[in-house]
Amino acid sequence: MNLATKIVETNIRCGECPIRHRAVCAYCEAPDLVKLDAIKSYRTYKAGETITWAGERNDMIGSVVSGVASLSRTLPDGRRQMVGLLLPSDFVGRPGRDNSPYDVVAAHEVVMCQFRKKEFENLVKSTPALEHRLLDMTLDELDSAREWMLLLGRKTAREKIASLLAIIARRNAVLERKDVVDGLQFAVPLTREAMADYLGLTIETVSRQISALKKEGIIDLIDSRHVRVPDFAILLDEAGDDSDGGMPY
Amino acid sequence: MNLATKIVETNIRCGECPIRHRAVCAYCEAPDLVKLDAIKSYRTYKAGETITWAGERNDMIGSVVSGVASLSRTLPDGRRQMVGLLLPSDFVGRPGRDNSPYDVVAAHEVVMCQFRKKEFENLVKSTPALEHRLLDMTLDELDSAREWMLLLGRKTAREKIASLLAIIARRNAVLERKDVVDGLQFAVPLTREAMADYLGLTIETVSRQISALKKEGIIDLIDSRHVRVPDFAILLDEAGDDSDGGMPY
DNA sequence: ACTGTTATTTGATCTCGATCAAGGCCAGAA
DNA sequence: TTCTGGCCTTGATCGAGATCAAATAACAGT
Repeated sequence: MNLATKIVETNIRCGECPIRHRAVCAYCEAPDLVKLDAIKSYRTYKAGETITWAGERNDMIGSVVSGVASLSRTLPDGRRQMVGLLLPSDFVGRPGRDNSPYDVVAAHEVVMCQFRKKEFENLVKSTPALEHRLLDMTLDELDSAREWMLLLGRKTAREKIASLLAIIARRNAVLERKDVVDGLQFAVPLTREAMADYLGLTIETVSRQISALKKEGIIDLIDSRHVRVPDFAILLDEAGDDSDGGMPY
Repeated sequence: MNLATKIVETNIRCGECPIRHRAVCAYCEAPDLVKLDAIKSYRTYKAGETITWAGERNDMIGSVVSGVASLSRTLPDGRRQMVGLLLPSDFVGRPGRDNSPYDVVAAHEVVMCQFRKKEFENLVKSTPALEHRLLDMTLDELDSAREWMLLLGRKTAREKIASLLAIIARRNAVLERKDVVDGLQFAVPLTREAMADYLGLTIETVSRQISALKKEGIIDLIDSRHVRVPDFAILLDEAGDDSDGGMPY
């Protein structure tokens, strides 16, 4: 059984959490699940609300149930770089660390399932399988971060936009249990500013490149937040690589 | 006892490995160390030699004992981005994954301490503390990758160079158990090309920015691979942030 | 020392994306 | 409806870094 299968199966079994709650659900099978259930709680954050400030002590750990959040770092003079995009099923938190150097901000209304870190870590101590799962998820995140380094360091603006759209399309399809088919329409749950911060560009360049892709018929813009892709192969080609592999986001 | 202390202490106790052999030495204390010792082997790679090809099946796991290696990704058209710099003590490998999407190349002659992955993973299964340690190291790598995303996405060429020099200086100092003091001289174990691949620049820009820093007296160039920094505060200022925290590389 | 090779520096020019600036579009409030 | 403020788009211009080109330095093998 490969990993993807495992996630889906375990998600299906997790009755209480709405959907795709990887960090937890992957261990629905674990004997200590009952304890995990006992210490979890849900919390909703409004769009734009900061979930965690960089440097601030943070004693929650959890995962995204619905909505979109971003993880970002800021230079003293205000330049910002998003370093992670948190979509439903993504784990949030740093087991074993007291604070985070990242701002976590809700890009859309976000529902998080949270645990008090202390209790979660106690549970981890007594559940080796849970730690194994955390390691596996962290390795996925590391792969994503490195894929993103390639994008930031070496791709053109056009390729960056195409890559981002491809990633969002793929993630959306997984969440809705559809295939990524030609003609699929999906929401881009980010403002132009958030896209710029993610891609290491300015909002003007983001806007111009999206316009260009539209003019060339590579994407249809339903409105500024909804895209339809007539032919995914072409979009992937514009992304500059065949990186279908390995990316959880 | 904090983590840094622990690493040093355990390194000291690890008699057989030359130095700073984190992945192993952090568990010199573990009851199964004997088994770990039994399955490890050393191997030397010449400068320029490829240790692992991207995509290739790889059944070794280990850590760098001496030398420098790089982890990089390449686009189909040849554009390359380094996504990790592996210095002595760094762990190399992807527990639980069969292949790696990265090229691992020796930048200088590298000595690696290696384990057959299968045996290593069996050991991990029976040693929860080892898995805990792996998680901790992976989280460090993730922080490094994200720090690097900020550099790639938002820093100027000059800031990138200054950041890289600061990172190398800091790592060098740690390895030699010195403080990072003004006037410290150190080797830059990378060609201009490797620096360019790491920073998302061209070799010409790297060379020009280094020349500029030299002309302005921010660094002294002993030769193209050896640098002296008269005043670290100034160099760090040029790096654009006060990121002394959190970066293992 | 000589020779061929590769790494580095420096110069000249070009280009992509940033910056500066203006205008359009849409939702919510008065 | 009109006003207002937040996004988004588009245009004009600028500049940091890429690209093209050549000279110099380091270095290994003979």
